[in-house]
Amino acid sequence: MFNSDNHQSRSLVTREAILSTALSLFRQRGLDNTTMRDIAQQAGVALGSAYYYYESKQAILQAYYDQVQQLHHARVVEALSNKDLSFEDRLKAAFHSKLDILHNDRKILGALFRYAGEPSHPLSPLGPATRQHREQSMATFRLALANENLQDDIRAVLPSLLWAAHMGILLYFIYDDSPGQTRVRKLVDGALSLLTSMLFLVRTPLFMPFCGRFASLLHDAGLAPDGSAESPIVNEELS
Amino acid sequence: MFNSDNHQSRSLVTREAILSTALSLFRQRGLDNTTMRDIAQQAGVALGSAYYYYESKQAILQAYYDQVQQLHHARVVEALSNKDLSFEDRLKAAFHSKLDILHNDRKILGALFRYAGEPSHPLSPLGPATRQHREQSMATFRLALANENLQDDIRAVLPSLLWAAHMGILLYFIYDDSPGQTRVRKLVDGALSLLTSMLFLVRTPLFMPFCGRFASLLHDAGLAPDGSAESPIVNEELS
DNA sequence: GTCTATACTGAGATAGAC
DNA sequence: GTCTATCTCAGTATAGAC
Repeated sequence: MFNSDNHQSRSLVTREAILSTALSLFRQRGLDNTTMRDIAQQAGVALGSAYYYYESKQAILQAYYDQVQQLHHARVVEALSNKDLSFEDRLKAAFHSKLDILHNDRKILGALFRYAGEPSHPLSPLGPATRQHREQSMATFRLALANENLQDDIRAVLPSLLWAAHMGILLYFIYDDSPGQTRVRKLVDGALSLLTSMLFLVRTPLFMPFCGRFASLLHDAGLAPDGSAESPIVNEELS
Repeated sequence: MFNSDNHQSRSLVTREAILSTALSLFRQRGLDNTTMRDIAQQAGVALGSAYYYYESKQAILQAYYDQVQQLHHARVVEALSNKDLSFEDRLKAAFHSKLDILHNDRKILGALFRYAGEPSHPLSPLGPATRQHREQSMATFRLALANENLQDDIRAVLPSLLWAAHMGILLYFIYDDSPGQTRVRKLVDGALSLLTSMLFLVRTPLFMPFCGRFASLLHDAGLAPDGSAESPIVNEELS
């Protein structure tokens, strides 16, 4: 807080230089063919500096993904400023804008999943250390639900489900070799069209008992959002 | 085929020794605290020999998982030999037996997901190189469906869905810190109970149109099983 | 607090001799 | 098939300049 703007901006510039250089190299040569030394050299800093700002190569990727998330949020806000969109189109905007942002970075994206199976790793995309990120991302999806006439229980559970679906879509995206990744796009459209057209079912007498069971299943599993959960599947260590 | 049994068994013994030594060390010290040098030394071979049999540390894990899959298949066959089980109980047997086998190896299991985001990696659990493994695993789940009165379209699509669900359950399992991992067990029971009690819905007039749409969604995405798919999401390179 | 230069360690993976 | 020697590279350590 007492740092002068100069100090802040000086280090921000270096930080940014390292990040953008790294991403540029990752895109050119691929992730594994880019060493931290390459990054430092190309960015015109010493190796130690690179590690001063980013504790690991993975951490650089994480920083990239933070940027993506911020950008995603902004894009969704912008898209939703059109108040004439249907619910389905709002959801589609949320999903497609993410893919738009990432469309050239499928290779880079893949590395985000590297620690998905290691709960205690600070970069595990499902672990306690990245809880904030998940919640920010869910908040972005929640924007698309606002002002929509939904039952409370559905509204409560949809952000988590959409977030999970979006992770699945990202995985599919990484594996999608169709030209221009048109296949994911179709999958997104089809799935969201199906989802929104099925939503009325939850008020149906035939269906309602299953909704309750589904909700309590999520609840007991700790997969439901805050407040309703017994405890999150992995306890948060820090606030 | 022309190798004598001695040749075959000699190298099989070494191979096995490396594998079992590695797993034992992984369980004791954890995966990252076990080096290939540790494994080689403990197994009484040189580092180069270890790499002769397993091209990487990950490959050792993959070999372990192959064993798990074989064992899983055997256990499921055994469990299903009881012809009085309900459909729900047969599915539960398929899921729980997998967790039984893996119950002490949650840490080891996590590493299987390490290349989930890298399609071209030979050990990507979703990539073309491991297609055989997925199909074997689906075949195991298919055992639980046999003799069950199901619509053809459901029967065709369930193995893929069950396989995907089982991958999700394994992920949950890795993150489940409840004592004895009772939480996954409850999740499996709840989810399969819900699933089987909902299956009748697919014959319901309200529901049927959505089934068709869902099927063609999977089909177009290349996620449907053989024959119906336009092409698999990632083309197989070899037969 | 920001950054450089340089050296060192550990470990995954490979080459090539035998 | 098996070994030893070697390579590469991520990451650490340190000592110091500003």
